[in-house]
Amino acid sequence: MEFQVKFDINEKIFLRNPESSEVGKLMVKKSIDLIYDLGFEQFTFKKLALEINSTEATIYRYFENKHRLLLYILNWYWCYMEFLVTFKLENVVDKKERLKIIVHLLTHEFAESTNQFDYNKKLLNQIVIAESSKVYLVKEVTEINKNEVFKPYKDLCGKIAEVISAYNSKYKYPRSLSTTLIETSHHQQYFSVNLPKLTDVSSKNNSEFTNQFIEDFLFKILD
Amino acid sequence: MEFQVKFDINEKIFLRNPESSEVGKLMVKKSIDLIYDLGFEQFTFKKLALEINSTEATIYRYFENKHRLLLYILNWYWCYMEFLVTFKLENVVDKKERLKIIVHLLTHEFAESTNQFDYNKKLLNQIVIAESSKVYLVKEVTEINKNEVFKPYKDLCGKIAEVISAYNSKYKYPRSLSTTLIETSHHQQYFSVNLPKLTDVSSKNNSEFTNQFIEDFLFKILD
DNA sequence: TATTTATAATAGTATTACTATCATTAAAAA
DNA sequence: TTTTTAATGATAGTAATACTATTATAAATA
Repeated sequence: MEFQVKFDINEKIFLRNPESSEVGKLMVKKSIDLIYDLGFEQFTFKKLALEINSTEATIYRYFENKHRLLLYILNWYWCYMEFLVTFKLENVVDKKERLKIIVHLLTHEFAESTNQFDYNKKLLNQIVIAESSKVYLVKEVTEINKNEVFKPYKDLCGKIAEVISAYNSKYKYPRSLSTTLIETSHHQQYFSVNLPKLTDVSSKNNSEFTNQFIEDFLFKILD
Repeated sequence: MEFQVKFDINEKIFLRNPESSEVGKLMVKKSIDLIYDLGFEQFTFKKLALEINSTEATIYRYFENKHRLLLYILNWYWCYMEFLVTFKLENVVDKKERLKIIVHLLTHEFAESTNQFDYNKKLLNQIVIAESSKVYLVKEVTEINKNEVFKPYKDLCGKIAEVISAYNSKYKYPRSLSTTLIETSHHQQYFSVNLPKLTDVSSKNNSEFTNQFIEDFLFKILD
């Protein structure tokens, strides 16, 4: 069984809903490939337009700028991640097991879907690791936060915080720990590949390393 | 007693050593003010040139681009931080106390120096929190890492890792924990001010909050 | 005094990050 | 079926960015 999930992305993020047209869908899908290939700094609407055989003007009708497009992609990711967490935790009663599942989700690549219209989840994952902080580490953060564009991140954080609190109700910082889990899993994955001396990774499987590091530290904190 | 510290910054980072001339020193000092004011994305050499009554061309003789200038500033910061850690740990024998001093340093603003030629440490601190990840979260990271431009960060990480290992020699991930301390202190400070719902901060003093969160989590991991 | 070196002043280019206009086409409404 | 509308593509244009190059001048050094 294959299935696709759709999310209602906050309308403040786009000028026109990319889900409402073929070019729109294509530009989001291709932007994931292109941001992965070029990095966010080198990524431009001109290059994306070329890639989808369209024009800059068309893309500008959907997104105010490339920062908004990245925000759109990340909103989709955060929604997807919350969905995945909910899905994978279904019927799992053991509270420790629930946390382990979350850590595994945060530290491993997504399964690639066979559906050609789906986003490439492997690349999406890499974009989240390398580029996600660039959407909030900007001067205008307070201004753009007013439109609730970070709600899916906060919701994901809230959901993980609940599982943390269910495991140990006395722990005082469930939300901070939750964001730390998320951000640290990105950092450690990035560092273990690109700047390994900043980690304790030993050669091989860095997803597995990150998983172990985070699981170890999570249960030491909560037990 | 007032004193100034100088560091030998890796020569691969600049084209001409900004320490070797007055304009050079001025451009680094002013760039800290300007990056703080505008954010790294809006910061340009043109604006900096205007600020120091010089020209773009002059700045380009010192730094290849603004990314390199940021890297220079962060190298200075990492060196300074390692110096501060060394200085503050001098004669402190108690291993727990040594870790507490490090966490305090990572989570609190620097004292502002009265010397007008010094960098503004308060702003520098804010730049490190909001902009530092932008120097390594780039496509060319492997290429630029070859010139050892991240050595001061790795050294700082190594120094903290030593203190961690001295406290608990059995802990398996001293380096990863060390980078996690550093990066998490940035995140939590940034989030507690700008996106507080991603944390457990309660109104007031966010430096104190971050300090408590990190200290709590550090000793739960190591004890 | 001659020579080197750094800087300021100036000019110029390619690219980026947009905005605006208009003709064409496809879809929706009348 | 015709009319209206909405979206797109094609094209043009602008201000700002991220540079590179040239030259005159001033300061430092030999």
